[in-house]
Amino acid sequence: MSDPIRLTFPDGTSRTLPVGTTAGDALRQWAPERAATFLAALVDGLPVDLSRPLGTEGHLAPITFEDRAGREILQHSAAHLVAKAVVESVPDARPTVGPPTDDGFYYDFDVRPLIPADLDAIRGAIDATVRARAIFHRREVSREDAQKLFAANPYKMRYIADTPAGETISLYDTGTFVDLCRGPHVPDASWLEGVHILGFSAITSEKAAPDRTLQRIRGVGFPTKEALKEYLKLRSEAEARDHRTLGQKLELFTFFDESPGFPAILPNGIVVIRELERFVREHLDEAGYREVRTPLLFAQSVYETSGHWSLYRENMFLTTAEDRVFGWKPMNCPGSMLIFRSRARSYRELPLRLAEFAPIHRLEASGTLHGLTRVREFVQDDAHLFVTEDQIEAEVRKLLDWIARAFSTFRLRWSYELSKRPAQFLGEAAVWDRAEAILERILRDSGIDYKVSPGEGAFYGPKIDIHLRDSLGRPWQTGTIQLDYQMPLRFGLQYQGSDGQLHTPVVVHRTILGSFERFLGVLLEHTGGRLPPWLAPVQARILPVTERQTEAAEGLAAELRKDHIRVEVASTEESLSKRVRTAEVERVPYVIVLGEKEVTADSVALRIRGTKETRTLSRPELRDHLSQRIRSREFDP
RNA sequence: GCCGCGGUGGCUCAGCUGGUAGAGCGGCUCCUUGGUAAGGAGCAGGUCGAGGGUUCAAAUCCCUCCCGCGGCUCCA
Repeated sequence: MSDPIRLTFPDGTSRTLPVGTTAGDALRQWAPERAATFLAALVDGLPVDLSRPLGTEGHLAPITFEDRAGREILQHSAAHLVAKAVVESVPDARPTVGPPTDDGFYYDFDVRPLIPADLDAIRGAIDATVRARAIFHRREVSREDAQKLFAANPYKMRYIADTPAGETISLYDTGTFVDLCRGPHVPDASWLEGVHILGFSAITSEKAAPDRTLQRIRGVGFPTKEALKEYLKLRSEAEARDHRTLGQKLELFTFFDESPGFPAILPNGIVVIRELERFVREHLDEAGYREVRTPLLFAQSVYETSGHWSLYRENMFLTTAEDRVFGWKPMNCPGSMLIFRSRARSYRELPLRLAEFAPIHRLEASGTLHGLTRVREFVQDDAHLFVTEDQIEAEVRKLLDWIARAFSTFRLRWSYELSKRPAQFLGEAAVWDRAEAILERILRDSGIDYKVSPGEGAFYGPKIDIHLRDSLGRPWQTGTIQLDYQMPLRFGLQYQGSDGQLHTPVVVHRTILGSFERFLGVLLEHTGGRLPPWLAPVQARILPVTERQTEAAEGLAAELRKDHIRVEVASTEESLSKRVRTAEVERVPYVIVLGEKEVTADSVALRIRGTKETRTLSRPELRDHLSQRIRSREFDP
């Protein structure tokens, strides 16, 4: 037995143990009752396998599935399991990389295109490995040995070559399968009972394989079958909230095969969009915006000026008339630029805020279309702010405030992303740097948590993007604030300053909700179709118990309509229960039952969406309650 | 656009080792006037995405195209 070492644990206690004790053994002695939840260890902050022998004194802490690091370790181990299964069940499969992701993992293979039958075989192989409780065994090898071992796999060879000279190269054996890996891993495959393959698809990876498509298998991993079951249940519930399904059920919108990507908004959908527009316009009026409408089509020369012709043309619908090429506008900015330029401008007019809700068209790649969240024709709550350099900051701050207030109204959770200069950009890098610095400073000063995305900016300027997630967690960009020094210059925009000189304004392109279509899609998933009363196509439905109350119901409906409440009277042809059920299925926020009792007492029985109880109210109480909830845009009925 | 998968009455789906279509919901009609998530009966409705091919025979097998779905790439 070697000399003892002293280990300190997270609770501040310490123990003296022989050198060579594994991290797992040390942690088990420290907290035996919780040992079953430990899947790896942190030694002085670095993650290691439980089987790693400890050599020096230091801090030792457990990693469990509850920790982010633990989840990643388990997902990554699950990826190894999949790779082992693929190598065993699909001929000539060469594993490339298999990292954990935010909500699971994937592993990419250079292999023939997979078919569903392959997945059955792969699942079988996974089960066998789990049942065998295969150990994840780490060993360290020399660069030469690693190269010898992976000589047939150019991808692994590249990773070996990319490993810095001084760094240890480690391998993990799982049964007979060997993978190049830094680790750590879960101790053995019994941890991977809850591994589930979600699907496979071809991917193009510029980095790994520029000349061919790889096959990606995606999955999720949980430490137990029960946890996986719970996840799959949540996932199927999320699928039921798919806005495409809800849009059809609730008759909000539809698509025609003859117009792929061009939504047709049905009467119910128009009601919602009109309310959203009203919501935005109320703010525009308060915040000093002027609304404009510019042409849908512009001649090619306009796009040459704006830069779209060289950098955005492949996304544009083009048409020819009178021997001239016209483009359907993919953005509203060129029109706003032309309006600004249409007469001489004074600094006294700035900030000039021009809003525009016009349909725009983008030729999105066919494979990317997705219900309302990715379409080829849509309307943004768009605006262009023509400002002086000094006014930028105040305007951007106001926008950030408004975004937070607007999204809170919908009880949405959102995130910020600062997108910087793309590979293809207009203007000079130095101007970009300055614009990026301004946005970054405002974000930081506002205490906003944001992610930086290099290369994701618009071709004319950097931007702050707002992202929402759909029911399956896929992110969608909605609001955006873009700082543009280029287009004003290219369009030759000028205003006369107080100094009598001509100056070029800066333009802030911005949307709040983004596009009404995408916003509606995300909102439907967020609410499961239970839109807040102010947005609901039908806000209240009156159910006369028998035909004898129909007249009274019509009278009440007429009263409510005076308060601009969208109300219907249901026919008595169906049973009351059936009509209550239908109203619930159609997500009607307020159901008002009117029977003999209520008519006699001049009252109503109100049933609120999502609840089973009813409340008896007088008619004036009902009117007040409904108008108040709706007018104040309460989220819940 | 790329890879894989799919397309059967308005909707959800069965039929698909070839023998030329079926259910539930919805719709319509009739009966029932019912107190808070489906009252009962009957009827109508489909050139099985489109075109071509194989076959005595195609929803079913093959090819092309269109549309959709999941990923990839890309963006409100």
